[in-house]
Amino acid sequence: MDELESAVGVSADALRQYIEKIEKLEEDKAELQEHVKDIFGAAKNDGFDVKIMRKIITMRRMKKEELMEQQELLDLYAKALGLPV
Amino acid sequence: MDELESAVGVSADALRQYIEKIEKLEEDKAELQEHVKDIFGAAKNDGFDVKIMRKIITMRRMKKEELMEQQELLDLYAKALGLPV
Amino acid sequence: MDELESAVGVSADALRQYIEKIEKLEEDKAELQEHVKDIFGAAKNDGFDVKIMRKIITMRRMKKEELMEQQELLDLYAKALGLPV
Amino acid sequence: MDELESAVGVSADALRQYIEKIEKLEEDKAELQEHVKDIFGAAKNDGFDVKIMRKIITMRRMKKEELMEQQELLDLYAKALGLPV
DNA sequence: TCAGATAAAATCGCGC
DNA sequence: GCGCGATTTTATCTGA
Repeated sequence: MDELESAVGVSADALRQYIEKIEKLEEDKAELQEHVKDIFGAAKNDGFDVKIMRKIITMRRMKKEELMEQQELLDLYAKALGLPV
Repeated sequence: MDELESAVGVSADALRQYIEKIEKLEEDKAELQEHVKDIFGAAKNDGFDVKIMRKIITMRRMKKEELMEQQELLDLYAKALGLPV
Repeated sequence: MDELESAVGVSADALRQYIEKIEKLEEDKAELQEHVKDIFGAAKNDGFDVKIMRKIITMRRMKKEELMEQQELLDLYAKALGLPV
Repeated sequence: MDELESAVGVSADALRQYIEKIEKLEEDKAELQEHVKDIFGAAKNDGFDVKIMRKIITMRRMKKEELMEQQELLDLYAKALGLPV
């Protein structure tokens, strides 16, 4: 194999590895999502309203994000004022 | 605590547990997604075209899904014909 | 009517027109969907299995999409290599 | 071609026709959807907020459905009372 | 940083 | 009425 082919081979191999890693992670994500679905199903069986549960989760996430943003803002101010964080 | 309150408490507790489990899984998913992003970044640093990589991944996924659909269709045919699956 | 009101009026009118156009299109879509439903009903009356029909349609659409994806990928490769498309 | 094959052929042909009709309608729906997208794009270019427009359209549709339900209810009452509709 | 594309989540509708 | 599929809406990400 000449140098060019070798280089291409290496390159293709590196690409393949990147792609396979990503595909593996996507599979893992899909598994977790399955699990989420299962839990919603179990909750539904217990009589809970899935739609409402989703609303609650969304609200909690937004609240959390808000808090994080506030904290970042505070940190920014503190830094600008030369205060210890 | 009277019976009603107790019942509500139990119910609320069960709901909380479902929600916390789901939130945990969502966090795990977000972590995996971060990892995916990192890998794309590394690949890009190695000179690969992210857009092309995404397209390749999409195509591979679609091919896989198509095979699964074919299998499901065959199963439906078999079932419709009363054949053992 | 002063200039502001006039401007708002124009704006509101433009918005209304956009919305009405979209609503009209949505109605048309709903009609087509009704028609689709009717055809499935007729096919069922002729003894065909609706579930299988849906699966066939899904598979055919996926095949088509896969071909399109392949073409797009080739275009991306060509572009990356500086080839005329 | 013997009778069975002939019958199957006819059946397959009928199926194909049903499926092609449906696929045609789905394409038409997709076209309309494209048009909807274009209109949203134009509205956006005019400075309107697409997300809000969607909310408005949803609200109007719900209102319309409510009115229709009310009307149906009134018709039902009238019928139950032997009143002319 | 914004538009445009892509992917994910939520909602809706249908057949069983 | 439930599960599955399709559709629609929301969020993320990339390239200009």
